[in-house]
Amino acid sequence: MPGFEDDMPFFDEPARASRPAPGGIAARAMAARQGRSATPDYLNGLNPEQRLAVETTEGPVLVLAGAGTGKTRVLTTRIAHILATGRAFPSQILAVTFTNKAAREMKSRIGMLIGEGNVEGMPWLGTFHSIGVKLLRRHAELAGLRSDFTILDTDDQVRLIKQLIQAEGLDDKRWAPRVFAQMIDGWKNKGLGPAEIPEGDARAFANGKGRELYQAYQNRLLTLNACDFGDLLCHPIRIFRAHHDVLEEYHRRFKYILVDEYQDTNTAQYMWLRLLAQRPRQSASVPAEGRGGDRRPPDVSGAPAQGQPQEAAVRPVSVNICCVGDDDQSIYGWRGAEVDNILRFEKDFPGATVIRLERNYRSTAHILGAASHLIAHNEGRLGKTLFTDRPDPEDAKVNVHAAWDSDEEARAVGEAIEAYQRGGHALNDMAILVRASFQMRSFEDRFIEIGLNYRVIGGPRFYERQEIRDALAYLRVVANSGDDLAFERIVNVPKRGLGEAAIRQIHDTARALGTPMLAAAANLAESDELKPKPRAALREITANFERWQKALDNTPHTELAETILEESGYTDMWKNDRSADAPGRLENLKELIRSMEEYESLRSFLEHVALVMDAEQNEGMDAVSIMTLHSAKGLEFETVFLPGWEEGLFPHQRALDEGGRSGLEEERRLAYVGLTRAKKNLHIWFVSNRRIHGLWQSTIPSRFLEELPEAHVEVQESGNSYGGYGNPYGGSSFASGRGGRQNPYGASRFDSLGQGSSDKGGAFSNSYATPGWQRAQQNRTEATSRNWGTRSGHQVERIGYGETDSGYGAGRGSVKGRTIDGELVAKSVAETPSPFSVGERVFHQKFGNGNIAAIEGNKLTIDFDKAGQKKVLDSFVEGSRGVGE
DNA sequence: CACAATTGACTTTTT
DNA sequence: GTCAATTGTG
Repeated sequence: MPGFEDDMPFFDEPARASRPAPGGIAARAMAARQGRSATPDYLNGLNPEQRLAVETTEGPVLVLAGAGTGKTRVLTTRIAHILATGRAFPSQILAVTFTNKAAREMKSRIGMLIGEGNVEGMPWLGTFHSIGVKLLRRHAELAGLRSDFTILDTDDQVRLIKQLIQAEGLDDKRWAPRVFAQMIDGWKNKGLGPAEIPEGDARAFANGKGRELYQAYQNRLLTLNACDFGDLLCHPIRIFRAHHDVLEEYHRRFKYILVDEYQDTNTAQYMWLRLLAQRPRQSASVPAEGRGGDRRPPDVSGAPAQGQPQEAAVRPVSVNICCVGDDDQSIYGWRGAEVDNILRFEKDFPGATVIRLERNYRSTAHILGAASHLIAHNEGRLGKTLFTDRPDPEDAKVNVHAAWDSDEEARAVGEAIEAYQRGGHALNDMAILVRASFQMRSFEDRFIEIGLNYRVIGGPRFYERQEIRDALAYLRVVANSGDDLAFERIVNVPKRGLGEAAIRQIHDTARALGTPMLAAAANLAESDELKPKPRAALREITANFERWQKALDNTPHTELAETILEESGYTDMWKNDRSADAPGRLENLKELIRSMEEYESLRSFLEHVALVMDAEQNEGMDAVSIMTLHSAKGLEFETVFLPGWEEGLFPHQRALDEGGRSGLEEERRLAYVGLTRAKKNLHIWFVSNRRIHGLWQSTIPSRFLEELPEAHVEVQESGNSYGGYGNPYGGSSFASGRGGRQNPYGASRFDSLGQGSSDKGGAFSNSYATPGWQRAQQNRTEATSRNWGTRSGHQVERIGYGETDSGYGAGRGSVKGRTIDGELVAKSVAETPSPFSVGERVFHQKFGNGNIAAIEGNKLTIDFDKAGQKKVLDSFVEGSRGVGE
């Protein structure tokens, strides 16, 4: 990671005042010093507010930057400005973001502003966590760690907790490790250690042993020389508090602090920032302005130990902290973000300058109008109103569409996308933003069917995949033989005949000897405490690790990684795996090796993997993006589709149940984020029926639809422009509801469409299925329909299929029936020998060509060329002869 | 010990 | 409906 080199000296870099500063910057700094005030080109094109935000470098500044108002530009220009005017050296600037993506973006934009070549030491720019790691590596011993500590991800964390719960003799069913991991996360988000958590919280878990368990977990982490994500924030906080000399070191170092997405900070991050940004009077260092107008950075070359000349501090040092955020885009409350941090800024930092950026450069007046009107329904805002000075009468209004069910929704969106495409729009400029990821499937299915390129953003992360985590575990053990969690993960992967018993044995030995598990295993392999088989297996694997570790220093790390995966039998394991995703996994492993090339050593690679591994694939192709509203924050698209605006889904029922009013407001902010992603075209969809947890439920339109202003919205007369299927609801009822009242629409404007939406809770009303109830339901339908199912046999399927293919006018009953038919026919005709054989090439109307991977009765598992692996009934496919390849 | 059958959960997600 | 994780069986 450029700019994050750990060997970069801490304090001597800005020291050589005599050393020529990089060209452009030096020249500008010189100009600034000499009072020449020609506007530097990097300031050109900023509007007055933006310029103020850039040039108000001293003192606390809060920039309230609405969506699309040039927030990132302000941040990056501000950094460039500070550098160009010689106010600070790069290393004296700390810039914090939330995501790696944002960090990368800022880095490259700063690079562009000040010239790549000139970047001699970038600012400390990174996520809270990556900066936390950097701090912690330097001061690990103060937290009871060694500086080569490992970073556990959620998966490791959960497995560890599970062990602890079992060690306590507790039932890990009743006390789910995952739940406890979340509790710990929650505490750490608040900066609370085991001693500080509220009594109630402590009692709520593990028969009141919550606190002990938390403590045990922390102890275990120290033994393992490991940190979880929360610790990356909490340890530095604790170190800062306990060691003032360390904190002062950083006070001297960081002259300017910048924070992106301030509305998303949680309590721990807030404390972390406060510690760095607020300097107690008595320990204040020399204010730069105190040096007689000389704007050069203060000389901080003296090593900390040497000490600064302690001039009596006259006043608190101005905290040059600049936080940029938008309270209306706070959508991470559920994971500990405190909107309050931004609402409170002026109190926290007295004398703060607050700058509002309200001039929007992104969206049309209609979109802004809709978004503003919607968000105005929230209370407790700092209040901003976005405006554009480029209204265009040609702009399209925000479109609201209705669909019968999610399949029709997907179909209609698909057709709209194709229509835009025909109109010359690139797929890359379009996005579908959903509330919950399960909504993605119907779009994916549909797009595969019609051959529309799409990409899913923010799915399961690359490094979270099983094969990647396994491979990494091997590498982790090689790099650090004390990594027990990693060792345990792969001792028996691939299967080596080392089961529960053997692993417990290794555990016990490790504990008895006080060594890591790998060493214990080596020991055990030489003793006769194990049966011959596991013993041989252990001997082999420990010998392997020993050999790999020896090779670590004299083999290129990518090569070593390949060797390890080969020799351990790991790649063979997947090569022998017949399942459809095995080739993909092998491909991923190759990708992993490729990605290692960018790092100079195995160690540095592993460090980055833990924190910053996200693979963006398919970047090259033109494709529609599908993602959740959450992951869309910060992005923009020409055309945006927002499906699923129904009560219960959006706003989500659970947000309402658990968050009450504030939950609703967060959902509304999420809607606001969604609306403001669109530059030109915005289409909102809602459906009357949606399948949740396998059951069809009727739904009513989202209340957010009622909150859109009539003037900027156009309600589409149902999907009549999208193909010839019937309109299942009265299209005219859209128009009918328009009336007076405060809300320009009648309350039931969209309601009237919700055919069969009798039960008020809709899809997500509390009545919905517990797993048991649901299964009972399923059994019942199956039982009742078995009779006519056997009678009609394949006939029924074809009808069912025909309906799927040709029309959505059929009521939901038949849609339901289709599914049931699939089930029941499969069971009733199970004995009939299949006309197909494994490996045969077949054609399916919906999924195209594919090869049969497996046959069970009349159910075929087929690897489709385009659609991947699907299970279908044999009557749906035909031999692919004649259906050209 | 390995595999198949069964059970249960299931909003959002970064690091 | 789908997934993973756990339980029961060979």
